[in-house]
Amino acid sequence: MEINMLELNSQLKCLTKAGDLRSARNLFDRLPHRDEISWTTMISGYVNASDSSEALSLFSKMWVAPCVRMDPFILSLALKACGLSVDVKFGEMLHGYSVKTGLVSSVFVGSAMLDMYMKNGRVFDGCRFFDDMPLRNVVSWTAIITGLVRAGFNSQGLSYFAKMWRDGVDYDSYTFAIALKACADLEILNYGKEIHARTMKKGVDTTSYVANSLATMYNKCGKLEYGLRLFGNMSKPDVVSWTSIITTHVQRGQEQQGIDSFLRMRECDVCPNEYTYAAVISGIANIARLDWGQQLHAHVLQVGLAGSLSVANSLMTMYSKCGNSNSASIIFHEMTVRDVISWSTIIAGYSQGGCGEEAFELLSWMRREGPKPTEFALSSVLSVCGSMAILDHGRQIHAYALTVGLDQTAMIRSALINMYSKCGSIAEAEKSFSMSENDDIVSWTAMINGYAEHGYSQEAIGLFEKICHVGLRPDSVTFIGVLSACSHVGLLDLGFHYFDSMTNEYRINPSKEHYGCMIDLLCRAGRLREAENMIRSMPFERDDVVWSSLLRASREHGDVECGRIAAEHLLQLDPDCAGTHITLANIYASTGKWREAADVRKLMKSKGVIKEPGWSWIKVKDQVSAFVSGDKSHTQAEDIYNILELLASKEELTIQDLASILYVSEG
DNA sequence: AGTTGACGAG
Repeated sequence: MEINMLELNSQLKCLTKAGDLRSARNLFDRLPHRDEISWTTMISGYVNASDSSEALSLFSKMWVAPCVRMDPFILSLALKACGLSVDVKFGEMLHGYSVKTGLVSSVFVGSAMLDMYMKNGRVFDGCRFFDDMPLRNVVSWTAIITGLVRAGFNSQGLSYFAKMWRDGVDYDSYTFAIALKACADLEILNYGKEIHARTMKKGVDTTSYVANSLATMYNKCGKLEYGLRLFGNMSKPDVVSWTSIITTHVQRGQEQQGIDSFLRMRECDVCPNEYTYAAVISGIANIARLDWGQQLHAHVLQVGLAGSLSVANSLMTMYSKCGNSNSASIIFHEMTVRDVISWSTIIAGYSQGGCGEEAFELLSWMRREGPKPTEFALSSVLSVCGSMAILDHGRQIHAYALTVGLDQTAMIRSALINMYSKCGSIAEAEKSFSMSENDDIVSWTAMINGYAEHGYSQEAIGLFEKICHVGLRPDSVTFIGVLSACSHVGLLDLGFHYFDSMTNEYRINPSKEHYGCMIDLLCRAGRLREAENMIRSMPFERDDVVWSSLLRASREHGDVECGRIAAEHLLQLDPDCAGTHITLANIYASTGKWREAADVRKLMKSKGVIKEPGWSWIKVKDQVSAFVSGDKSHTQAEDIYNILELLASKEELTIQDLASILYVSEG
C-alpha cells in the first residue's frame, strides 16, 4: 500500500507540473485511496493555474473526507486560493480554524494568511497579524512589504524593509524586487542606488526580477539611459525586460526605437503580453500613426488580448491622439470592466479632440456610476473650460476639486491657472497661483504663459526671473511663455538672451515653438531678412507656421520680396490654402502691383480655392450662439450691426452706455 | 511525493 501511494502521487505530480490538469484530475478521481499528499498535489495544481474556485471546492471536499488530517501544507494552499479569489470570508474562517488547531504557528500558514489579508485589501489586519506572528522568515517579511507597497504605503513598506535587516533576516531577490518598486514609486534615487549595491553584493543584480526592478527604478527616477544600460548586461531579457525597454524609449520620445525593440523582441522569440502591447500602442499613439495602431488593434483582437484593461486603455489613447474620438468611444462602451484610467483616458480624449460637451457628459456619468474622478479627469475638463472660455463651468469644476481635496495637486493647480487665464480672469489665475507651493515648475509656466497671452509681458518676465530664486529650473514650455512675452513687447535683445541661454545654460534643445517665438520677434521688429535666415537654419522639416508669420509680417511692412518667398514655401506645403493666396494678393495690391495681385486672384479661381469665413461663438444665457463675419440671418441683425457701429465709432463706451443701447433695442 | 512572498499599464 505504501509503495503504491508513492508511485501514484509522483504520477499525479508529473501531470500537474506539466499543466495537464484534466488528466491529473482523472487520475486523482480514480485513486483507490487519497492521502494528504494526493490532495495537496491536486489542489496546488489548481492554485498554480489560478483556478481558485476549483481549488477551494476540492478543499471543501477534503474537509469532509474521512481519514485525512489537516496539515500546514493544505492550509497554506487554501489560504493562497482565498487571496487569489479575494474571498476574505472563507479566509477569516480558516484563520479561526488555524488558531483553534494551533496550525497558525506554522510560518507557512502564517505567511499565506498574511498575504491573504493583504490581497483582500485588509492592510491593517495584515499588519496586526504580522506583528503577532511567533516566527517570521524572509517570505513573511516580503509578504508584508509587498502588501504595503501594493496598497501605496511605500514608506511604510521600506520601514519594514529596514526593520527586517535589524532583525537579522537576510534579503533575497523577492525582497529586493519589491523594495526597488517602493523606491521607484517614491522616486527616491539614493535609496534605490543603495539597494542596487546590496543586490550586487548578493550577486542577484542580473537575475530577471531584480534587473527589471532596478531598471524600472532608474527609469522612474529619470535616469533613463542608466535603466537601458542595465538591460545590456542581461544575458536573456524576458518579456518584462523588453516591455520596460519599449516603455523607456517611448517615455524618452524615441517612439521609433520603441517600435524597433518590439520587433526585435519577436525575433528573439519572446512572446509579448498585454503590458507589452499597451507599451507599443502608447508609442504609436504619441506619433499618431493611425495605420500602425489599427494593425495592432487587429492583432490584439486576434490573440485575444483586446479585452485586457491596459490594452483597451492604450487603444483609446491611440485613437484619441489620431483624432478618432469615435473609435475611442466605441472601445470605451464595449469594455466590460473599466478602471479609473479608462474613464480619465476617454475624458482626456474627448477634451483634446475638441468634443467638450461629450467630455462633460462622461464626467457626470463617471461621478454617478464610475470611480471617484482623479486629477487626470478633472484637469482634462478644466482645459475644455479654458478653450471654450466657459468660466462658470470652470469655477464649478474648481469647487468640485476643492470638495474632493484635489485642488492642491500640481496637475489641478496648473490646469486652474490655465483655465482662469484662458477665460480672461487673470486675477483668479493669480489667486490660484499664489495659493500654490513654490515647488512646481508647471504652475509657474502656466502663470507665465497666462501673463504673456494677456499682454502682461513685464509680469511674465518678472516671474520668469524669480524661478531660479525659489530653486526651480525652467523647462522647455516655460521658455515658450517668456519668449512670447518678449515677442509681444518687442524686446529683441532680451528674447535672444533667453533663447541662447536655453542651449548654453539649460541644455534644452529649442523646438519648433521656440523658433516660432523668435521669428515672430524678428518679424515684429521688421527684421524680415534675419527672420528668413533663421527659418532656413531651423533643424525641422515642415515649418508652415513660421513661413506664415513671415508672410503676415511682409504684408505689414510692405516687403514684396519676402512675402513672395514665404508664400512660395507655404504653397508648396499646402497649394490650396486660401489665406496664403489672399495675403499675397494683398501685399501686391498694397504696393501698387495690381497686375501681380490680379494674377494671384486668377490663380485662385483656376485652382478652385474658396476662402472659408472664420467663425466665432459666444454664450448668452446658457445658449451658445455662433456667428460669422457678414452674417445677417439673426432676427435682430439690424440692432446688432447698429451697436457694432456705435462701438466702432466711439473711443470709449461704458457698460451703462451699452446697457441703455441694449435696453432700447430690446424694446 | 506535497506548502508561503516579486518586476511591466493612463
